[in-house]
Amino acid sequence: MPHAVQRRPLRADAQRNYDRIVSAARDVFARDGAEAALKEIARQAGTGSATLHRLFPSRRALLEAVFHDRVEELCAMAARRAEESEPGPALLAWLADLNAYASASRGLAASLLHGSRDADLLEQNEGCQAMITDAARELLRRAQQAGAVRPGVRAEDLLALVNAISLATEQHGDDEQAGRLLDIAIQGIQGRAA
Amino acid sequence: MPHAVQRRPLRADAQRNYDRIVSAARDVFARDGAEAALKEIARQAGTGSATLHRLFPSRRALLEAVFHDRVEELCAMAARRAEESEPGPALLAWLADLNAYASASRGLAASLLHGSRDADLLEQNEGCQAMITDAARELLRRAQQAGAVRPGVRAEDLLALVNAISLATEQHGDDEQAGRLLDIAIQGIQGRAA
DNA sequence: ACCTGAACACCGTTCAAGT
DNA sequence: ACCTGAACACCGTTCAAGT
Repeated sequence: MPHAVQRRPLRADAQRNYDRIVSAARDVFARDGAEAALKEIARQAGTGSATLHRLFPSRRALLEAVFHDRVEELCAMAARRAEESEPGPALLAWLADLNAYASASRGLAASLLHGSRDADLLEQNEGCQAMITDAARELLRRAQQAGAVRPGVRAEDLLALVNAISLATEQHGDDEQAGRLLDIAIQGIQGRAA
Repeated sequence: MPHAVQRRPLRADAQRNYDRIVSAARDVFARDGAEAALKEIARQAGTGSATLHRLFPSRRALLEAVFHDRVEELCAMAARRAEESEPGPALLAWLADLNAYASASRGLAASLLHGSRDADLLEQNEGCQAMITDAARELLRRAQQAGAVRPGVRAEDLLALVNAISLATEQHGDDEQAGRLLDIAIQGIQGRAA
């Protein structure tokens, strides 16, 4: 668990608020999207808005907390794909997993998987984004070694592409198109002789 | 000019406000991005905020007005590329044009080029988006006929991809990555034997 | 016809006051 | 230690009142 976040335990009531907020955030994000009102989340959680801001210093921190479990699943899935299939197919299958997840969550996880570089968010990079990038890097390394994916492609590129596709098709709401775009991306990373 | 918008002329003072708002919007969008505050634009234009909302019923309408000239340039560029080069290279060159424009405007035009399906925006579809889609469709048709691009790819996919890449790398702010992603997309649309 | 600015219902964030 | 809700400075949008 190289990326588990070290945190001293919260006082009992703080922990209760933490859980309530994450639970409310799950619902409200699902209903209103990633730009949902934080005040609404605090309201739904029955907590003061300042409590939310203390426990989660940024919108991103809250999103990380909400999607942490699913990101772990995706990492576990990466390991399983690597065991079950040859390097090339393993990567492609996992990209499909990633895309399914991204479009199922209506692009919610997009900002997580790809991430930004806002100054105050640098420390958060040890969270979901690092986990998923590591998983992608390992699958990609094997696929490139096997010649199934052309060199020059980076793990960050793969995440950015899936992220980009789900961002762009989210507003548009066209799942078929998302499929075609992923197809194009997959064709694009494969070696000429694949 | 199949897509020119028919509008009866505005009264002199209304036209003056219209121009001032577009000019202010150009500056403020460039400074603050596509989510800039409309009230700030009205302020900068020296007009009441209600005037802005009457003249431009949606944020998108204002963006269309601001970027209309550049979109026309892109369409003209498409015609020139088609004249100057063979079908395959013409399309690829134009995609590079499109990408250069998108990243130069820091993803500002993204929502324009790709568009959404919000109910109240349907009539706007006769604007920039339709112009650019027509231009892309013609270049793509020729490239596909020449076998340079595999069938199944649609004009909307190309716009969505460039849009997606510029959206995703805008937050990230990484131009090198944008280049790699466009490369992947271009590889992805080409026929196997290209 | 067109314009204005106050009014309304919201935000995100912070801070004094409480327990 | 932790929580709360009012306070602050903003939004987008609308509407009465003006010219």
